[in-house]
Amino acid sequence: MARVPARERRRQLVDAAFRVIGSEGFAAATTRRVCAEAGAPLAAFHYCFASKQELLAELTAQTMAGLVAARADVHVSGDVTQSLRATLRGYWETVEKDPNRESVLMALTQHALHEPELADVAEQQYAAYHRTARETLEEIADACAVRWTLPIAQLARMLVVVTDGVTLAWLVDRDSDAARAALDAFAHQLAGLAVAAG
Amino acid sequence: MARVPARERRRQLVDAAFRVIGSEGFAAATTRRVCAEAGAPLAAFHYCFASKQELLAELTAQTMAGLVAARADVHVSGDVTQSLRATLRGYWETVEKDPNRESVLMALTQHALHEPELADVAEQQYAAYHRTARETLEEIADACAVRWTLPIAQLARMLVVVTDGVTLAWLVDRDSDAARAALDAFAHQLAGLAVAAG
DNA sequence: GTCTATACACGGATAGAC
DNA sequence: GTCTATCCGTGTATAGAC
Repeated sequence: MARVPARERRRQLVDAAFRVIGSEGFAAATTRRVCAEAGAPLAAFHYCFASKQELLAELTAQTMAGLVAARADVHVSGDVTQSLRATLRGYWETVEKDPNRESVLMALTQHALHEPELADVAEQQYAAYHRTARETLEEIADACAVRWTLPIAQLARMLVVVTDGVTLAWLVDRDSDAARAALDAFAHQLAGLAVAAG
Repeated sequence: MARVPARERRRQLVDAAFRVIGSEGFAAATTRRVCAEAGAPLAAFHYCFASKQELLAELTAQTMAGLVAARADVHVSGDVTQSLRATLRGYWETVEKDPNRESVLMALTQHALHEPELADVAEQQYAAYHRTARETLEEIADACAVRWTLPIAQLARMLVVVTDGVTLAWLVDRDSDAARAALDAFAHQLAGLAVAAG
């Protein structure tokens, strides 16, 4: 085995864990399996991480960051409906481009719900989603000169609910057309909650 | 240990697995842990089930049946908005009454996505949700003398997306008020897709 | 500082006693 | 027909060689 600096090993192991969970599920992500995927010796694992949980926490943070970035990418174009639609479609492209990111995050979230050590990681994850959704809605309202007729926090949650719900359904049946149709419909629906700014 | 007939043991074990997964997560549901929870000797497990997967399949089917029943409970009352709202609220009451049902199903679904043996169980689960949602929408349209302005399949998916999304968000932050507010808002939104029947 | 070899507990599953 | 005792693979983690 090539001797590799620990800093680089950490990265390799996190990436490997991502691939294993994405393709074979959470249960398959044992230390042995992850090391094999990374091309690293088994002992490298506990040399780089104090425990398996430490790797999972880092993986969660990193994967979540990617998702938040994707959801923060606002596409403003013309009116509110168009902007919401373009933004949701932009997000959806990132999902189809790398479906594993969603799959892995669902698995990690599910796991975190029952691990006190990781529970706050999951909550921070959701707080970040809501913050991002809120900013997206504010940005669109600003650009289109409208205001929202429901509390922004409530709308933000609706946006998160829709993206998560559509993603979850898609992970099960992989019906991309249905997913896009649902997103478009919701974009149209949400746009109905905006009125010209006074 | 009391000598118990196999038929009854099966039931006990499935119930025990449900409780263990609900309170401690999927990973905690080992054969030993489940047997302990059920007050059964270890060997009872493989006497009643050919494998752990067989128990998981039965647990999935059973838990899913409970959820489908809850979602199939339509509350018609006055206009479309009220009916949708009452139906979603009725569903939500069952969630809050037994949160573990949702938690367990999410875990099982997640697991099934990477187990070929159980994959079709997950798909059937979702197919059942869509069928139920469709029937709910048809029933409401019928009772309120309206028709839907989007394909019923698309609306059914939207209903599933909303219920799943709201549930998932709630499992993470347990914000019941936000969940109800989101459901009410979506009920109102969806009602806007109905017009008087011609 | 990094890897080879090993410890030890726990997982699912079973053989055979009652 | 039901349970006790055990098998053997795999899991995380580590001790010690290089």
